[in-house]
Amino acid sequence: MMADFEAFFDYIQEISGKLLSEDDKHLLMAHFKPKKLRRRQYFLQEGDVCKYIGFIVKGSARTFTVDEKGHEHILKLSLENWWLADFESFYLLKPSRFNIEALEDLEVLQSTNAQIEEYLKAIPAFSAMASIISQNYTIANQNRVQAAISYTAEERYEDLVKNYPHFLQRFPQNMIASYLGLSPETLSRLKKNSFK
Amino acid sequence: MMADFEAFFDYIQEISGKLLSEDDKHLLMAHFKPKKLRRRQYFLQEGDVCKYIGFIVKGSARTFTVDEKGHEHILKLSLENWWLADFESFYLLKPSRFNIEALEDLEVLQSTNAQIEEYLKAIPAFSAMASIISQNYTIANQNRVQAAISYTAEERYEDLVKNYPHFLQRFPQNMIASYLGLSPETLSRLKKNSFK
DNA sequence: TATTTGACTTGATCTGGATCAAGAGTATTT
DNA sequence: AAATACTCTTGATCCAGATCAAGTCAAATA
Repeated sequence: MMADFEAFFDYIQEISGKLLSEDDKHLLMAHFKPKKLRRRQYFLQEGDVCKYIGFIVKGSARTFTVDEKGHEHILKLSLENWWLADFESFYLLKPSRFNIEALEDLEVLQSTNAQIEEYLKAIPAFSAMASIISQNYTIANQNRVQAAISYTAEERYEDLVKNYPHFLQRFPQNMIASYLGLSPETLSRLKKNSFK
Repeated sequence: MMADFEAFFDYIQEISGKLLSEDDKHLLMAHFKPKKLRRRQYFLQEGDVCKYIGFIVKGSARTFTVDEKGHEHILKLSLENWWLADFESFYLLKPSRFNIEALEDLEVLQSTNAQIEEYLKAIPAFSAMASIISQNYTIANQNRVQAAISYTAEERYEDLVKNYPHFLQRFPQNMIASYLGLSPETLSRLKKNSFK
């Protein structure tokens, strides 16, 4: 469990470019709770309020919706050192439209919105990290929207290969397809053709 | 010009829930520069670094890319009290892939990234506003990605009518179509059919 | 006033990617 | 080891939405 926090502390210090004091560390350990989920367990279920934000120490997860035809659509695929939450639900305390499910056995450190607010005030490295994360999020989302709107299936796949090559190792192909807004059949064919 | 700033101050105070002191206001006026653009002028051109972020006092704009076939894709439509920038370029000082063009005569208050950092440190109302804006952005982007990935053309249009009804008054239909990732013909037909 | 330009509509056709269906290979469970 | 369930592939068909083309109307410009 100590090891979990070491990775977390390293992450905060690296992203923020600031050091955590011993007091900071104790404060973080006081209110970030380790939580383990087995493969296929849910971190968040549709209809529930997303009370916790989780920092992924180990494992992977997907955030997805189910439409009225029963089709699943993956909004986000998440790995180590990513944050896990439906932010709309988390910030506004609205019931979530999303499910977040562990794709591999998952270890997270989780905390509440109220507690995060405290950390932002109390720990300079934490709030520096938060603004950088928020920037990165904004950029990544901007790119994802642009890809969705203006790229063809093939371009979206190439974009993924270029920007998130490790996704291909960690996630099954049908999940990648859904993340790209494609049927698994289309992605399969697309890969075959791109070899010529 | 004073009137511009009044609207800006009101906005900051309303969003943040905090008051601006006279000093705060003078500080803001010192480094937010009013800038006017006529219809069709560019706030940002593809290939340039987005050095300024603008707060829209009056008018409207679109953020778009041009693909290799010469087709335009609108990523964002912006109105009064919105912020205008390509954040990837603005934060990372990379040449932008986007164009930002005034759709109506446009008045913005603009500032640089370095100056914004100063404001975040110096003005509590400003930094409170920034975190709320950032939350709203994250939520809006999350929803936009989800709509792009999992909704049909018709559902995306209905979503827009529900969430941004004023867009229909302010933006021509072909711009709305592009924003939704549709051809103008498809949007036209779609509206006709939705009347029965 | 005449002319050009842009916004929108309507029709005909085309196509990228979805859907349906079947089979092969590989994990997982019993 | 057998049974069951996933994952991926390949083929055949289908369809939502794009593209191409033409025409109307209103606004901007000369």
